[in-house]
Formats: sequence, C-alpha cells, structure tokens
Amino acid sequence: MATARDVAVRAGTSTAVVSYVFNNGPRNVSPETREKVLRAAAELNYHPNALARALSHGKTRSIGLIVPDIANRFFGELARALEEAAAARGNILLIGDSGLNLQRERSHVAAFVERRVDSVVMVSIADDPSVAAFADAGIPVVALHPLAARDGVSTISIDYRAAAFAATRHLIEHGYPAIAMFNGPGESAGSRQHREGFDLALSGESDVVASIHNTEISRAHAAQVALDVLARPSRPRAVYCSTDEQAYGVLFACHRLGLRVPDDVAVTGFDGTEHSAYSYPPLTTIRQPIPEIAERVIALLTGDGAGLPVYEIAPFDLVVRESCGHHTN
Amino acid sequence: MATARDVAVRAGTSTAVVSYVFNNGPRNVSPETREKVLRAAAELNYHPNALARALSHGKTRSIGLIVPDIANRFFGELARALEEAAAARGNILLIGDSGLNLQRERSHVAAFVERRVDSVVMVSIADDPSVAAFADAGIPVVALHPLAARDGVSTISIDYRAAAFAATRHLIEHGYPAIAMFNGPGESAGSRQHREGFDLALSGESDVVASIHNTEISRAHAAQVALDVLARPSRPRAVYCSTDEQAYGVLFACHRLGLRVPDDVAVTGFDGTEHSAYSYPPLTTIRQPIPEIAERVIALLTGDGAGLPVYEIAPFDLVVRESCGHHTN
DNA sequence: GACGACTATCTAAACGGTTAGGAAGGACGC
DNA sequence: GCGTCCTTCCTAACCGTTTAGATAGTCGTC
Repeated sequence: MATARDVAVRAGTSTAVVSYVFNNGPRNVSPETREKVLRAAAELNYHPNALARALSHGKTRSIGLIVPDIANRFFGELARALEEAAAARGNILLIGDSGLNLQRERSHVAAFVERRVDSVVMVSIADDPSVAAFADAGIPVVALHPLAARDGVSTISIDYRAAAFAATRHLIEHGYPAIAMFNGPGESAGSRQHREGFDLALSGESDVVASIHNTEISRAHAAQVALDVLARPSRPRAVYCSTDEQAYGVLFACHRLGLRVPDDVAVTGFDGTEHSAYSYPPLTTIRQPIPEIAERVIALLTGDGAGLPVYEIAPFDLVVRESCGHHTN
Repeated sequence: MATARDVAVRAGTSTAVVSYVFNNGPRNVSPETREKVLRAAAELNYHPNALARALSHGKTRSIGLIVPDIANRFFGELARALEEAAAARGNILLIGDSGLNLQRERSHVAAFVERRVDSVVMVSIADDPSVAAFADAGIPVVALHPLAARDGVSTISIDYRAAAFAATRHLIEHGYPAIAMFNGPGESAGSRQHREGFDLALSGESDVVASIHNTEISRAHAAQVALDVLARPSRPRAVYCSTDEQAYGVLFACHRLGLRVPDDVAVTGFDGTEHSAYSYPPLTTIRQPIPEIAERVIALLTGDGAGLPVYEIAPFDLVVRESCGHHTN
C-alpha cells in the first residue's frame, strides 16, 4: 500500500506537498507540481490513510450507531437513513447491535470510545443508557428515544405519549368496549410514555375495559402472548401495540385463531415503517418521520454546535388503514 | 482525553510499560508496576486510542460490510449475525448501504480502503462488483452472492440454482398448471441462477405454462407488478419469488384482489428470514443459514488464511408452510 | 542593488500508540 | 570478585498523515 512518502519521492517533492494537493490546502501548490503529484498517486494507486489523517487532526469522520436490533425494520430504516446522511457528509457509520443486552451495549460503547468516533447516535432500551461514558470522553451523543432524565443528553424523538394518546383515542372513538395494550418490556422511559398516553386516552372512559400486556419487541413473542390473550372468552375487541412488530405478531395470532381483523379484533401499530402498508390487513399505525429525524441528527452531529444539548420533538402521523376498522377506499 | 503518556507520568513509568500492561506483553511488567499503571489509567479514565494502535501495528480490527439495502430483513439479519460474530472477535462492522446504486457502492469501497478495514464482506447486485479495488489494496473480500466469474474472489453462498430448482419442483409437484416467476432485476449472476434453476425444473414439463416477471427486490414494486399480473384472466396459479420481499408483495396483491392463498394462488419465497413464518399465510420459502454463513465468513476473515480465495457452498432448506398449498397441522 | 512582499516548497514536530534495543540491577555459579 | 543470565524498565524509532516554521526564489519598487 503506497504512502504519501512514496508518492512524494516519485513526484520529486515532499510529503507536505502531497498533503496540500490531496486536501486542497492549507497552502498553495503550483499547477505543474499538483499535476505531478496526482500522476504519481494514480500510478501508485495511492489512497491516503484515514487513520493517520484522523490521528493527526483529531477527526475520524465516523459516527457510531447503537440500536437494539438492526434486523428490526424500524431500526433498519433508521440505519439506512442515517448511513445515507452520514455518507453525504463524508462520514461512515459504525454499527453496534446491543440485542437488548446491557453488557453488549456497554462493550459497544467502549469500542466506540476507543475508536474515537466523532459522535454517537443511540437507541437504548435501558433507562440508564451508557451515555455517561461518552460524555466522559467528550463525545457528543444524540438519543433517539425518550430518556428518564435528560441529564444534558441531546434527544430527538417524537412525543411518544402524545402519539400513544392519539392512537388509543382513535380506537376508543370506534366504540370498542375492550382494548388491550401490548406494550414493550416496561422498564424503559419509552414504555412508560406509551403507557401514559394510553392511560390518559382512557381516563374518563369508564365503560371501556383495558388490559395491559408486556411483551418483547418481536413478532414471535407478541404472537405467543396474543395467542393466549385472544383465545380467552373475555378477549379484547381492539389492541394497541407499541411497535409495528408487536402488531404483526398480533395479526398473526388473529389469523391463526380464525379471528377476522378488524371485524373481530382491531389492531394498531406504532413506528409506521414502509412495510406497515403491506400487511394483511394494512396496518393503522403511528408513522415516525425517520428520514427527517436521521437527517436532522446527522446535520446536528456533523455541524458546529455538536456540543450543546438539544431537545427536539419531531412530528408524527396517525396513518389510518384497515386494521383498525376504518373503511378505506 | 488521557493518553498513554499521561498515564505513564502519573504512574511514574514510561509509555512502553503502559503499553505492555494494556496488551499483556510483549514484555513482562512487575505486579506492583502493573497495579500502579492500572490505577493511574482508571483515575484518568484512559482509553487507548485505537487509531494510533492500528496505525502502529497495521490492524484496524474493523470489517466493512456492503449491502444493497440494510433495511431489507434479509440483509438486516445478515448484518446482525455478522456484527455479533465480529464483535465476539473484537472487531467492529462498518456498514455501507449501496441502495442498488453502483456509484454509491464505489464510494463505499473507496471509504473502506481509506479507512484500512482489515477485510470486507459484500453483497453486490452488480455483476461486476467493485471488488477489484479491494484486491488492489490487498484487502480480503468475501462475496456472499454468486459471481459471474470467480476471478479469485472468495465466495460463500448457497447454491441458488439448486434452491430455485427445489422450490420450483415443489410447486410443479402440486400440479399447478401455470407458474409465474418473480425474479430480480435480471442483470446479476444471482438472478441468472434463479432463472436457470426455475427453467431446469420446468424442462420437460410441457403442459405447465411459465411466465417470467422481473421486479425490484422490494415489497412495493413486486406488489405493483403482481396487481397487474394477477388481475389478468390468464393469471398464474402459482408464483415462485426470488426473494421473500417479493413474495410479500405478491401476497399483498392477492389479498387486495380478493384471491385466496394458496387456494387461488400459491406462493413461494426465497431467503427464509424469521418473518416468513408470520406472514398470512405463512410462507413456503428457501431458508438460507444466515447465522452459519456469517460465522463462517467472519471466522475466515479474522483467521490466518484470510488470503487465499475460498469457494464455499452453504446448505439451504426448503421450508414448507401454507402459502404453497401444503396442509400443515 | 538592497528591501519587502509574495509564492512555492521543504523540514521537522506533532498526533498516540508499539516494540526492538539496550541499560541497570539482582541472583547465581564458580 | 567476576562473568552470565534474568527480570524489569527506559529510550527512541516507527506507523502515515498534517501543518507551522523556515528557506529559497521571484518580482516590483524606490
């Protein structure tokens, strides 16, 4: 692998000039010399070593991403959007899949710190995210999920509470007498906000029966729980799910049990990835503006003001499709 | 951010000793000195700079991954498995989403070369992958898709031709008189192999009507094409899809058109991600052994023999579920 | 023709680690 | 008492860049 020194020797100059050419500065290089350098570099197949560069001027142009499950469509769309926004600014994305495991999350945090990522985007399930380690290292972090305490950590996310409220109200307005909630594991601030929105929507609706079920954020586990819950005689007439994945699991259970959706059971999801339009039946859901959030996060982190904490609320949409009992043409 | 020098000063030693302590070698350190170093490091919150380390001994402990679409469940599961295998060996994964765009793919290749990733795992749609650039840079690559010409590039994948054959034969054995193929874009070696397997399975079956439809690997586009194809009076009785995503698009179209699956139209998918068990109806598909492939790739790339090209064929399963017309209990 | 202003380039010191070479000191054998 | 061997540690070169400081050459000016 050719180095700047090799190029310099072949072009009959110094490494400084090679650097000036490849960075367009900070000093001028005469057109002839530039030409010689570029030719030599091409002949040697020279690619500047980004590590050395980073070591020298302190920016790695890399951004860490920590998500609970990269195979989950929501995080997949998020990663895709983040990657694109990062690449557009010459940055690459390092991924860390925590698998909902706090230990793995921590080890990714350590790996990112050692690799000196310029900043980190993180979606943690834990309420106490390992964010402190980044703060100690002076690495800016933006969390895309609600945090229990802000603690100076930047946050960009939709208002989960308001969104849960909107979806639940929508079900209530259909007149369903019994509504179940399939919430996440429940220890996180996110689950808490889902719960708050759900409860708030039901407050004062004394004739609506509510039940809460905590499941993992996976199709498989939600399906398993739903197969139980929906087989009971007292089964709910509608189900609010805190993620689309759980909703798909509930849909699966309905089909398996011979229950029609929405005629026997209405279902709403949450996240609104592209796939929610293609389920059977198409899913009513809360759509998060993933591309906009991703763009905003990366702009923030690669911009100047990456230091100061920011708390932003992104807008959401209630996307009404057939799974909730609405007629769509 | 503390450096080894800071730690050395505080511990009253030299940077060499700090290095010996953190690497357990290559020289001995007395227990007392080691203790002093560790204490000083803890007090200063020292994290060795992986860039400097990499620069010094030439290994970045990072692996690049290039996929067409990280939000696609198949690539998501793949990335997850690769990330886990890589992390288990102290490596991190850099992701590059090419979005089926050759230009973006090339720019990721360049970024990976400059960052001196130790190796690359790549799934390209292009037949001429930008693999040559890695070869020039002396970076080992493993392609997880079929290549037109091997050209010394390592490959690990299932036998697409054989798998396509198996799935198609399965449909034929149901006695369906008209079978459609939803293949990928068609320029790639992968699509070609799907096609070959499909054709081979049908050769000699003169009373079966076959038709070929090329779509993008997306639910949306496959659905759009299927809405057209399945609305025709001469609609196929069964559909072989070259990816699960396309199969989901076909299922969507069936539901939209009021066609029952499998009674009116049978459908098979390809890839066999976990979600294929949860569609309506559950999808008959070819399951690729993603975890095993990922483990094997990473073992290969982080092992010693990362140099020599390897051509491995992984086993696949035909997973029979309801979408193809089989009765499952 | 000496002087300042400017340009193009080179030299060398960082950046933060790793590691070979050598020095200092103690244990041991003779 | 001296050479030998070991252990422990330090010094300094190196990895491949960036960039400030120094230098040399050109030009215009008075």
